Amino acid sequence: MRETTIDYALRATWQAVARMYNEEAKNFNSTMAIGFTLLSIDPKTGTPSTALGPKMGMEATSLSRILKSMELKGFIERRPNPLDGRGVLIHLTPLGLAKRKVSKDAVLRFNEVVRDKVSEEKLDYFFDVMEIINKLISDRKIFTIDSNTIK
Amino acid sequence: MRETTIDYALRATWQAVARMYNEEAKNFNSTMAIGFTLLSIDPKTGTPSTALGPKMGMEATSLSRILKSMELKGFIERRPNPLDGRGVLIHLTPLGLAKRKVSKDAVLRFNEVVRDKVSEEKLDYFFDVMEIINKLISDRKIFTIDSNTIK
DNA sequence: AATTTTTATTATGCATGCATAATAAAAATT
DNA sequence: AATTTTTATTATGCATGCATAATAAAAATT
Repeated sequence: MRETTIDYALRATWQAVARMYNEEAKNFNSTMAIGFTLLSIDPKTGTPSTALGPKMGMEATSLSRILKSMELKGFIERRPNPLDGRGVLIHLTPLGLAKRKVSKDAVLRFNEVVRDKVSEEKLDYFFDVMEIINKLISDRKIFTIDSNTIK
Repeated sequence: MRETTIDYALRATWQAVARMYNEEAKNFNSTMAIGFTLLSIDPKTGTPSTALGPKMGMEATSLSRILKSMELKGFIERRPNPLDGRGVLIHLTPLGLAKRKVSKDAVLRFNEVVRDKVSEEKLDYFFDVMEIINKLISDRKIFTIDSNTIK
């Protein structure tokens, strides 16, 4: 028997990664969430904010606040979307572009260090398991059936 | 080339799991964080709060607030530790014990559903990768060397 | 024994992820 | 064309994870 669960391992590991990235980001007046958002913005064409949520696996409402703080820091501009009066296009400022490079370096470095220690095969399996869990949840294969009967 | 990174996959998957557990927990006047904490408390002997942080991979300061809300909800009692005047022993109330059972069921169910879809071998690899990442971070093999030179 | 250092805890502020509610614009329906 | 529904966004409140600071007790040092 293993002494840990899938969720527990995921949680602890993700928490450690997040701590690490946040510590790193602090040196650049940034945060992990901002760094990941920067990476999801196309540095050339900008990105409609509608695209960011799905791309990042986040609710649009969570993004709104992060975009606001990024705007305050001068990393992005919110421009009106000429194709949709409700929408917003997110563009990087020159400062934002520089921060994006820093974030990209950090992510590449982390991935490299891990890849150095993990065989390609193991990594494939890791990605498989991640995908399977995601799919089980988004297909609502967990909880939703029982949640009424248990209460 | 894969289109995603290790950190990204971890983040998105963990976020989905967290959303799921929180949604579930809401039915029981609880939260995911509370559920995980309940599972880390020994239902018979209680648990010194010093043990909880390391066990859960969290800072003691993060736990303090969660314990406070658990106490307000009547799930736990904080009793003085007779062996250490600074410390606190966390004991479940009868209500807390009931909530613990619910959390345990939820975790077992989730793990079962995932295990149903993932071979034992894949799962072993998954745990391996989690452990390797954790170790790399706690050994400070990432960032700390470079963080001064890059700034 | 007195002093200094370490440890356990709590309080507080910041960031962020969620949900819910409000608002404005677009799309669909009548 | 007018009305209803849907969609994109923001504001706000709650929970939670962190860091930092404060406090009290224990442990280590002098």
